[in-house]
Amino acid sequence: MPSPKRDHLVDTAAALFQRDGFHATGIDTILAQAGVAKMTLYNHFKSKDELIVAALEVEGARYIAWLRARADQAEEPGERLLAIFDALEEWFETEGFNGCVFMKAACEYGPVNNPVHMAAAAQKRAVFDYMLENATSARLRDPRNLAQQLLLLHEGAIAVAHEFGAPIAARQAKRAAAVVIEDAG
Amino acid sequence: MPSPKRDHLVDTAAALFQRDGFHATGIDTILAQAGVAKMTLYNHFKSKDELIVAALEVEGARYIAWLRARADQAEEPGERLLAIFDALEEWFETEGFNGCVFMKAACEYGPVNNPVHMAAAAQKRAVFDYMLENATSARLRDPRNLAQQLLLLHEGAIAVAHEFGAPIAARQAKRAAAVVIEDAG
DNA sequence: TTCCTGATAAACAGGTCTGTTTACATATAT
DNA sequence: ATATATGTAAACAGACCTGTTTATCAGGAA
Repeated sequence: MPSPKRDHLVDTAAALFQRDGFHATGIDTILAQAGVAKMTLYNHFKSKDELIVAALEVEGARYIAWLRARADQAEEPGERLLAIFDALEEWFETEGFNGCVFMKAACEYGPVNNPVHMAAAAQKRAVFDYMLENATSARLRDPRNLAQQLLLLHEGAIAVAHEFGAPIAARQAKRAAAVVIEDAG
Repeated sequence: MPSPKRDHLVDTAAALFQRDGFHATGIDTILAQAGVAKMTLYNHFKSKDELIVAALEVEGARYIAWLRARADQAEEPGERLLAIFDALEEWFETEGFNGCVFMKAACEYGPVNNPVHMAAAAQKRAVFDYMLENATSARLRDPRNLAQQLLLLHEGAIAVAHEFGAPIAARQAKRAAAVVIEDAG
């Protein structure tokens, strides 16, 4: 059932999970921050894990929309593939960049059949789909393989940028992406 | 102070952190598994976080030693750079592969100035150093930049392999690595 | 012997966590 | 006006968490 309280709860949860991680963020903290009663949470969700999944779905949609908005400014699909990494750089440069909530979810909920892990993987698959879409439009060789390699660079850039606090990882990923795209041209 | 009990405790902790993550692994679980008394832990370490750092250091040394052992089988430094990704594939294929404990550490302890995060980053830097070493020996153009790009592929392969349960990520990373190495040749 | 070190066992303290229960409030739609 | 749905407040249960305290034990060295 949709509800403004529910939406606000999910948004607040997504922000706190993003910042502090999942195990480290207690329900009471989320409720206090959102200004929502505990029973409201448990009326809308069976458990904390269900709230986490909902937060990942909302945040996943938001990320993809943001990525498309940035990358689609480029006209040519080949250019869009590169523009993805410009968007990443912008993200890494933002004050308080703290890593990727989906990667954190996959890490904290290791088993691949865990619902939280699967929700995180679904978001990464959406990124892959966007890459495949453009690799195909650009009529590049073996677009599936290319998209997979670009996804590796996407994930690698996020991981390295966070591990070392090094936003420059985005630029290096872009350079590597240019090379593998050229190789498929 | 070194001690067999201490070593066993650290080894046990490393294995459990690797499997279940850090917040999800309680001290009591580690102690029960190791067959060690709680006071022994707190005689050797001030806190759980200190144990985590020690476990990451030990596991980090083990990973680098394993990686070198695999990759150094290749004669040419250029071949070694590629052999890294064969080693990754071997790792991803092992039963019960569950992601990278250092990536998990960086994710669970987000702030880059957190001691646990820093211990994880130190291990990644050691991987970078090994790549730089070989990129330099191979007399490739801009070895520093190349090593950073290879590290991106290394991290990306680990992330994707875990997120999707897809060991094939190693092969794709190797192909991308071959292209960027060729480009620097 | 006596002393010291390292380890053990078990209880305990004080927090925090998820999730439940219960009683009450508000608003809308029939 | 009244039933239904939605939300609130606060206490509670029960588990789990890190870390401390206390008493005890075994072995080697002075």
